[in-house]
Amino acid sequence: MPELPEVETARRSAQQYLAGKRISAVYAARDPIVFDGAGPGKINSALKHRKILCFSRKGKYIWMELDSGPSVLFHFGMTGRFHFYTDKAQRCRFCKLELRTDDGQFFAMTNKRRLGRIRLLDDPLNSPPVIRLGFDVYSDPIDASGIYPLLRKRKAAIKAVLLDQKLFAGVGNWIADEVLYQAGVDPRRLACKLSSDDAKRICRCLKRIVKKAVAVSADKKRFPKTWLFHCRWGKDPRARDHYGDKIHFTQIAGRTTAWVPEKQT
DNA sequence: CTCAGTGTTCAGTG
DNA sequence: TCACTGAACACTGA
Repeated sequence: MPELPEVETARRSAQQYLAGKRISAVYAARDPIVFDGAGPGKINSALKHRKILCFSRKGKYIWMELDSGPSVLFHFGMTGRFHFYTDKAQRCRFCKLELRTDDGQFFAMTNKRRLGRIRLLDDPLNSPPVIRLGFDVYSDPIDASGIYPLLRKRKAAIKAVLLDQKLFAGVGNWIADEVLYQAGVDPRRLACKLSSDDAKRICRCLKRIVKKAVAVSADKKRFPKTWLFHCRWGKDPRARDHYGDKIHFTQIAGRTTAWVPEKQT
């Protein structure tokens, strides 16, 4: 579920379903990992009877603002999701937090692999971890004149730098690969060695890819046919891109990296 | 049974 | 202190 387009899509759904409603009941799982130490009681009393104002986002974090008390900060990890339903029987075994609103609807955050987090924070935007994030690659203006000097300072592979949330908040593994594929840049190249023209193409592709993915509500089937995205899964040694060029798989910054040497130099 | 995985953090290194 | 790397985290599904 978890790169910016999917997170933004989840935020919009939550905003649409929940803004302005009052919380009538709360279920919080006993899960000290996902709740970062907080027990169900604390979550319950912070949420019950509160009115939901809005859902905000920066990078891959979403927070729910209430009419009083702390906000609820969500991070999906690799497997977090939001669900909306009208029948309490739909609560699943991976449900971490479920809210019932005054109109009888349910909202839940699930997290299969427990790498997600839910925390109460008074001012998420101005506290860690959100305050440590760099540009939001969807909402903040990005251009090469701002990015190029930052890349010049980084000695790591450009793929690793694209994944750095302190710089490019919201970029995840497939977006980083897609950007470098479309920009024609070898993912192993050191950021400090890129030309300003490379930086321009990277910025342009990054904006275009994120904008498009959000515009189609992160629905993978609606991503353009030409994107590497459709061909990069499974590490199949015979994998080829839309145009028939061979896809190579390598490990950069500890992450599987798919790229096409034919097009990326 | 083994292992990769759309993410983040932290220990260790230089 | 900074920048960077790799392992750990947790657990499903291939």
